[in-house]
Formats: sequence, C-alpha cells, structure tokens
Amino acid sequence: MDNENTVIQSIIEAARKLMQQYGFSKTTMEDIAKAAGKGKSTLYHHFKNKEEIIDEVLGQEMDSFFREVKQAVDQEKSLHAKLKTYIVVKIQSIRHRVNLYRFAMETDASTLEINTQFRRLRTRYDQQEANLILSVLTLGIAEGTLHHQSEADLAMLTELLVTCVRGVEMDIIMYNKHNTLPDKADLLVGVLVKGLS
Amino acid sequence: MDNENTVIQSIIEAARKLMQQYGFSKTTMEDIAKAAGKGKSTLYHHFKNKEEIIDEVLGQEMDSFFREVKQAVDQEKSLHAKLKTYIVVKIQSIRHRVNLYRFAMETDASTLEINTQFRRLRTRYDQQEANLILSVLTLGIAEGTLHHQSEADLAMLTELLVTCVRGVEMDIIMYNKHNTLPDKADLLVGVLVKGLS
Amino acid sequence: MDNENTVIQSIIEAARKLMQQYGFSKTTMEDIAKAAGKGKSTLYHHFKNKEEIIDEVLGQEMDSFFREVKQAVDQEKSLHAKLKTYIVVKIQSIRHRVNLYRFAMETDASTLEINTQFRRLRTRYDQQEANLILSVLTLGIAEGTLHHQSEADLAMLTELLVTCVRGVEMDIIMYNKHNTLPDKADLLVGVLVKGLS
Amino acid sequence: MDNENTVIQSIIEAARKLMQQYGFSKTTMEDIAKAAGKGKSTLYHHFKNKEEIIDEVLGQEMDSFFREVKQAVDQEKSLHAKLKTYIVVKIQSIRHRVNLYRFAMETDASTLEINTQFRRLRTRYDQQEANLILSVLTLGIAEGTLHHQSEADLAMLTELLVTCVRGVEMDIIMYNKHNTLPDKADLLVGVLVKGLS
DNA sequence: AATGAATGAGTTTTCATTCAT
DNA sequence: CATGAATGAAAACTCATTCAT
Repeated sequence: MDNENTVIQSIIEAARKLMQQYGFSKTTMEDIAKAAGKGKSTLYHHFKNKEEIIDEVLGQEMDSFFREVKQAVDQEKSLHAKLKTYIVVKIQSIRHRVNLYRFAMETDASTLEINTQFRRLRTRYDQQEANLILSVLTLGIAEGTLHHQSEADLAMLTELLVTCVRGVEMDIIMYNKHNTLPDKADLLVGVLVKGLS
Repeated sequence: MDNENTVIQSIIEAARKLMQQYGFSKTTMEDIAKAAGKGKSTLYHHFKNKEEIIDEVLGQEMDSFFREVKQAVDQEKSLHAKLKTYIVVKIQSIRHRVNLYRFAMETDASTLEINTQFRRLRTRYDQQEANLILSVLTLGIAEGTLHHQSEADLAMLTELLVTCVRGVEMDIIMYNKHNTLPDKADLLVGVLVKGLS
Repeated sequence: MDNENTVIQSIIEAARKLMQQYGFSKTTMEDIAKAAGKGKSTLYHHFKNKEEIIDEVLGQEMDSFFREVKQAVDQEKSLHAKLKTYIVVKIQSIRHRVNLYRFAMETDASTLEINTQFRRLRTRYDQQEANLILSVLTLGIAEGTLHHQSEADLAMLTELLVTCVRGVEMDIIMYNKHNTLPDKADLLVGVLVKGLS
Repeated sequence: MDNENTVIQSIIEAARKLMQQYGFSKTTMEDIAKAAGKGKSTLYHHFKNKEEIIDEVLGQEMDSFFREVKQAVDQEKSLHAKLKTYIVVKIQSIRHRVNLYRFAMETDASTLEINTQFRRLRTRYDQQEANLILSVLTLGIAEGTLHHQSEADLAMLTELLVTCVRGVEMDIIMYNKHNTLPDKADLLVGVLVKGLS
C-alpha cells in the first residue's frame, strides 16, 4: 500500500519533471516510463491513460503552487507587503512551472475532456486564490488602508486584482520578462491601492 | 504573378480558418490543402513548411487585429473613453481569435524556432500597441486628467496598463469570462486613472 | 478441495458470461478476473492459460447444450415431431450461445492449438448428436415412416440431416434470421422425410 | 490513374493472399505493406484504415466467387446436374477461401461497423445467389422435374435449398470434411428433388 | 506550377503472462 | 493459495515532408 503510493508517486515525479521541461504533448509515455525506470506498459497498470497522468501531475502541482504563495503571503503583515509578496512569489513560482502552466492553452477542440478535468482543477485553485486575496483586502480595510466596501464590491475588487496579476503572469509566461518584476509589482500595488482607496 | 498571390492568399485563408477553429498543432497540412482545394504538396511550392504558413497567418492576423483596436481607439476623444474602448475592443477582437492567440503557449522545447519567429511578430505588435497607449496617455496629460510624467515613467505606466489588460485577455482566453467585461473595464480604467493621477 | 472447485467454477462462470457476450478474443484475462472477483494472476493458479479456460467453458457449454436438445427430442413420440423438435430446440439453444458458437471460426493460423482442442470437443459433441439422430431415424423405420436402410446408408442419412440443420444454424448465427424458423423446420422435415421415404 | 488502380490493386492482392492464409485479424497492416513492397503508411494513403482494405478484399472475393459458381451452373443443362454442380463448385470455391469466409464469424460486439459493411456485401451476394437458384428451380419446373409452384413457395424452396447447402459449406469450413462431398451432393440433390416433387 | 505517391519516425494503447512476496 | 507489480511484443494509426512526373 505504501509501496503502491511510492511507485505511483515516482511515476508522477518523473512525468512532472519531463512535462515541466518539454510540455505535455512532447512528453511521451515512453519517456515517462524510461525516466521512472519502468516498462512502458507498467504505466498503464497504474493509470488508465496519459490523460490521467497529466491530471495527477497538474493537480499536485497546483496544490503545491498555491501552498507556496499562501505561505509567503501569510508571513507578511501589511496590506502593501502582502499584495507585493503575492505578486512576486506567485510569479516566481510560475517561473518554475512555465510549461505546466502553459497547458491551459494547449487546448484544441479535440482535447475537450482533458480540459474539462483541467477546468475543474483550475476552478478549485482559483477559488482558493480568491479566498486568499479576499482575506488580504479585508485586512487592508481593518488596517485602514482601504475604505470599507460592500461584499459585492470586495468580490469585484478581488477579481480585478487577480486579473491584473494574471497579466503579469502572462508577461512571464509569454515573454520571460521578469527582470523588472519587483519594480513593476511595487508600481502595480501602489497604483491599485491608491486607485482603490 | 497576380495568380501566385491569389493562390497563396487562398491557402492562408484556409489555414487561418482551420487554425482559428482547431489550433495550430491540430491543423494538418492535409486539412489545409483540402480546404484550399489544392494538393498537399502544392503547399510546399509556396511555403517552405508548416511553420512558414503559421507565420504568415499570424502576421496577417495580428496586423488586422491591431488595426481594429487602433481605429476604435482613435475615434474616441477623452482619456477615459479611449482606455475603456481599448480594453473592450481588444477583448472583443481576441474573442474571434482565441485559438490563434493561444498559439503563444503551444510551445514545446522542440518548437523553439517557431517561437523565435512568433516572438518577432509579437514584438512588432507590442511595439505598435505601446505606441498607441503611449499616445493615449500623453493625451491624458494634455487633457489634464493625468499628471505630467517623465518619459521613463510614462513608458513604465504604459507597460503596466498593457500588462493589466493582458490579465483581462487571459480571463477571456482561459475562462471565457466575458460577461462582466464592460463593468470590469470601467472599474479597471477608473482605478488605474485614479491610481495614476 | 471443495473450495478449489468452487473457485474454479466461479472463474468459469464469469468467463462464460463474458465470452457469451463479447466473444473469446475480446474477453481478456483481466475481465474474467474482475468478474470473478479475483486477482488476475489467481487465474493462472487454476488454469495453465487462457486456452485452458476457453476449453473448460466450451466443454461445459456443449454438454449442457446437447442435454437440452436431447431432453426435448426424447419427449416427442413421432419421427416427424422429433425431427422438428430437434431443429427448433437446437436453434433456440444456439441463439443463447451465438458468440460461443462463433468460436469455431475465430481461427487463425496461429491459434491452431486452440482449434485442435476445440475440434476434440466438437467431435465428442458431434458423435453424441449423430447417435441421437441415428436413434431417431431408427425409430422412424420402426414406425414405418422410413424405409429400411443399410447401416451405411443410415449413417449417411444421419450426416445429411445434421448437415442440413447446420445450414439453418448458420442462418441464425450469421443473419439472425430466426423469424421463419418454425415454418422452415416444418418444410425441411417434410421435404427430407418425403425425400428419404 | 491507371497507375493508381495498379497500386491499389496490388495492395489488395497482397492483403487478400495474407488474409486467405492467416485470417483478418492476424494479418497486420505491416504484413500487407511488406508484401506489397510498400511502406506501412502508404497503405493509409490509399485506404482510410484496415477495415476499408478488408471491405475491398471481401467485396472482390465475393464477386469472383459468385462468378465461378454461376458460370459452372450455367454450363449444365438439367436441374439435377445444375443443382449438383451448384453444390460441388460452391464448396470447391469456398475451400480456397476458407479464411476469408470465416470472417463472418470473427465478429465481436466491438466490431460492429465491420459487420455492418460485411452484411451489406453478404446481402448483395445472397441476392445474386437466390436469383441463380430461383432460375434453376424455374427451369426444373419447365423441365417437368418439379411441380409448378406459387411464387411464394418458390421463394421458400429457394431459401431452403440455399440453407441446406450452407450446411454443407459449414462442414467444409469447420471440419474440412470434403472427402465425401460429391456423394453427399448427389444424395442431397436426390433427396431434395424427390422431396420437392 | 501542380500533384499523387510514398514514407520514416513516432505515438498511444493492449494483453497474456511471469514473478516476488 | 493469492495477488499486485511488471513487462515485451505487438498493433493501428498520424503527419510533415520529399520525390518523380
């Protein structure tokens, strides 16, 4: 039982490394098997097909991704610091996962099922993130940095903030522009906080 | 010669339609040939390979894309209106091109060359966009809505704005969340303008 | 020991159901194991290989098949009734076993051994059937419906009758034509009896 | 164009030989390609998939099969001779095609489409055969060997005859029992004609 | 200029069977 | 007895690209 998990985990581990480096479609079952030190057909003993491996890799990765971000944000005290940390750490975490992250886009008409599952994963993650940011903004209000807002407005602001940060993510993913990151994070937080206050 | 252009254009047209619908990798040379009413090997007479077709499709698409956005923005007068129009029209234009746009992500290690070319196209487009936004912001200063800024600061602001809008783009591309778009555009413009003033 | 038999029988039972539904080749060892509630490798404790399971399934099935037909024929009195019953019941019994029956044909060069074994089973069954029909014809002679015949002729007639009925079987197996069955059985029996008298 | 047919025909020819010898499922695309002196993927240039090759092989084979039988029957004059020839030649023709013929049975639940197409082929063949036998029986009536019959009865008799002969076919296909064939054909024809007169 | 023919190098998946515990 | 883990060998199918005409 413990062994079962070890084997499965070692396959996922191998898959994750390869997929991080080469992307999902370029990572073949053969590659994964070889990297895990197993026979190709052994993979099919533990997973129904490639899709199931991808799902597992993505699920684990997103969870650990969120944990990293949350932990870093939790350690900061002020609204400003928390928001900046959120942006910076999120981006840094993404940089190690660019290829996995790109997956969201590898979507074609024919891959609908993959995406269905992916969307589920993604939704779970987004929910967690929204909660995190919401609590940060609530703290900003308690702190006095932000005005008091209606619940609906807070939800909207949360969404807006996440949306803007997603723009920064994209700069990273698409252009590898991360040199100016801390400055841009500062500016973004400054503008948003001022704009929202 | 004129004929040559007609053929080439009909191939690109066919390729564009297919790629818009199914994405780049799922669109095969065979599909394109069939849709263009030509033999598969004919494509290779006019283009070196699939990559070259993709480049051409993307290039044309980006140009027309930029033209749409610029034209709409130019018709507005105030800073506020221009920015909102920029966001709204850009997003609308993207919606018709989601799969083409997604291309930026279909990247795997092995497809580096494609990306190199894509990056060139993308850079050209970004430059045009930056110029457009810069001129809008400059107008905002002339209008008195924004403070006067150093050239470096203006560049930074431009980039920030573009970055935030890219976040909205992503909401569309990844989640098809466009129902709240006009509201969100309003809010975003409001916050940014206030934050920047 | 008794337990051993229970396990074996439950495996065969599972195999039979699956093979009846999906045919021999499409029924995998995994399917059988799952249906029997056992591990895949457990099957190999009780049977040397898949072939041995097939043999057992076929053997049991043919025996029960013959028992059904014989029992029905024995209950009839006259030659005419017995022959008609023979055809009708045989066909009905086959209808529940179409996929098993089809097995005789799943033969490829590589499956020669399977067929060798199958031929043995089949021969045993055919012998029983020939005996049954022979006794029916003998009764027909005693009854006066048929002329007296030499032993060799009787054997030949038996074979002919079985052969013709096999044609009806095939109509069922290949075309599922069984709607006209009772009529055709009547006609066939009539023609044969008249032709033979 | 002529060349196209040559290539296609040579593929079918290769496929036919292999399938006649080894059966459909044991004949792989690779085998066919090798036998045709082509690359594996070339097959897919000319046929959509394995199924399409099988269909073509079967279609051609059935046509030539029917032609052989019809030609032989046409050469005979009397009802008796025609019927006997029908049986004997049909069986002989089948003997060269046993493995192809067996195909009808290679059916599993999953192979439904193949069978749909096969059923179409088979139906076409059966129709031709029924017409042939019908004309033979009509001749038997003209000849005075058979009583005059209603159209419906004639159809029924035709079907019965074909059905009985199918039994003989099966003896060949399943048991390779063809040594006693001519005698059995004589007997069968005798019994049927007497039974029908 | 146009194209039908050909293909190499992959890719996922299947399954009967063996082995270590 | 039982079984989870492992696998080799094969199979069907794909696709960008080249070549001869």
